[in-house]
Amino acid sequence: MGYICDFCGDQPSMVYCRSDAACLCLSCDRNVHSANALSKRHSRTLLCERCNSQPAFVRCSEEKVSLCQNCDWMGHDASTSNSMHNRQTINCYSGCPSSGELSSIWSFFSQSACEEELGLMSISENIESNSWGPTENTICWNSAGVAEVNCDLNVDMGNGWGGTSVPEIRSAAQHMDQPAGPTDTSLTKLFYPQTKCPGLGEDDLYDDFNMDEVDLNLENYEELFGATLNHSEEVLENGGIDSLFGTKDTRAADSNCEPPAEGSSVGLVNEIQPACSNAASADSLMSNKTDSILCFTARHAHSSLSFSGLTGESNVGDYQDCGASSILLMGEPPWCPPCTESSFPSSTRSDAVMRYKEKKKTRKFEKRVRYASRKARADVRKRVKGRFVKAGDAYDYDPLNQTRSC
DNA sequence: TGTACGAGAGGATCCACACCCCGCG
DNA sequence: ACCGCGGGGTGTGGATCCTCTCGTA
Repeated sequence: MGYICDFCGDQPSMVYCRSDAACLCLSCDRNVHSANALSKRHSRTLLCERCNSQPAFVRCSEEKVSLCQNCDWMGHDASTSNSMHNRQTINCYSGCPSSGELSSIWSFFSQSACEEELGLMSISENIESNSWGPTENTICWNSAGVAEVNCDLNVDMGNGWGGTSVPEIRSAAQHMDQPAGPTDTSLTKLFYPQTKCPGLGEDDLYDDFNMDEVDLNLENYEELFGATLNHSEEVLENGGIDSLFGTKDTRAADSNCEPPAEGSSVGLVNEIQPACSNAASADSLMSNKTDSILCFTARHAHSSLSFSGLTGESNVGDYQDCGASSILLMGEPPWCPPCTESSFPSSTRSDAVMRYKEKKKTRKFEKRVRYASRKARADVRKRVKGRFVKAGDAYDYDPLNQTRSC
């Protein structure tokens, strides 16, 4: 990875795709990620302009550079004058956004620059990928807090899980009384968690929101929320799963969760930075549940400060690279109808807990199979007590026949 | 209240070998 | 610069073992 696009090897790389672990120019990014529905789901972000190897997560207004967590931490150390630099979080995106949408996602990113980059695409590519043309693009905020462009699942929205459809489109910023990522109202089809992403049916909503994802990052949610409860007398009744639901109690609990030192949000960023930085790269974050928990905690604390209104700089996309669902940073998750604590029936809550536990029980940890051919071989390989045996040796388990030779 | 024990959950490990990757000629 | 070859390392799933947590006596 480096300065040149990993795909074309020609143009300078601009964005980083974690799923592909690749640095791509905008043209190739668009090209590669329009290939199929799965690739469209890859979340990408700008490439750190300092190390050119890690996804950027903040934009330094003073230096006009995009920085990854490590470079930001190194360059804006609290001990230096740079620590006061005004920094803006960089949002991830998925799908195939147009130049205008990219500039909306990244306000500092001029549309002309995007167009210039995207203009490198061939005409045929443009035709081929016409489906994600600007007129059809939609942007959804998925569970990872990623701006998801052009959700092309044409499934009836149906009734959202656990609530009614929200008739109006509210921005996260409105909801949180603070800037929250791309709040450009020019995006006429901008969907936030409070709203339903078109194409998500009940199950889709439930599954796609993905309790699993939350759980992947919050391996022991009871412990986590238990700790929250210990810190907050206000959430004695509803702290646990309600924290997950992100009702106002969450904020009350959040504000009590590892209260950061008073100061600007930048200071707080620095305060919490070690949690993320120590987790090394974002990739390691993604693969390290423990680190993700740390990172989530940091983000959670950060969001609590945002709610307190101490700063208007931070937004929902903060630290989204850490992998924890930013829904937890939002006031309300997409599946939760707007309601107050008191109006949230305890039975519904317990039902939610039950569903969560049930799903957790049946969940398989997502394991990415890198080589299908190897999996295919492993699937048919004979075993003895679960261990592979040499070809021709006696076996006690044959996946093909479900038989035992001895 | 503190201790001991059992049950259950979940992570780590092992195995063979096709194949990926990289260095070398 | 390109191609082919060879060798080392990797990844794959099920069973089992081990550790840890939780509930109960």
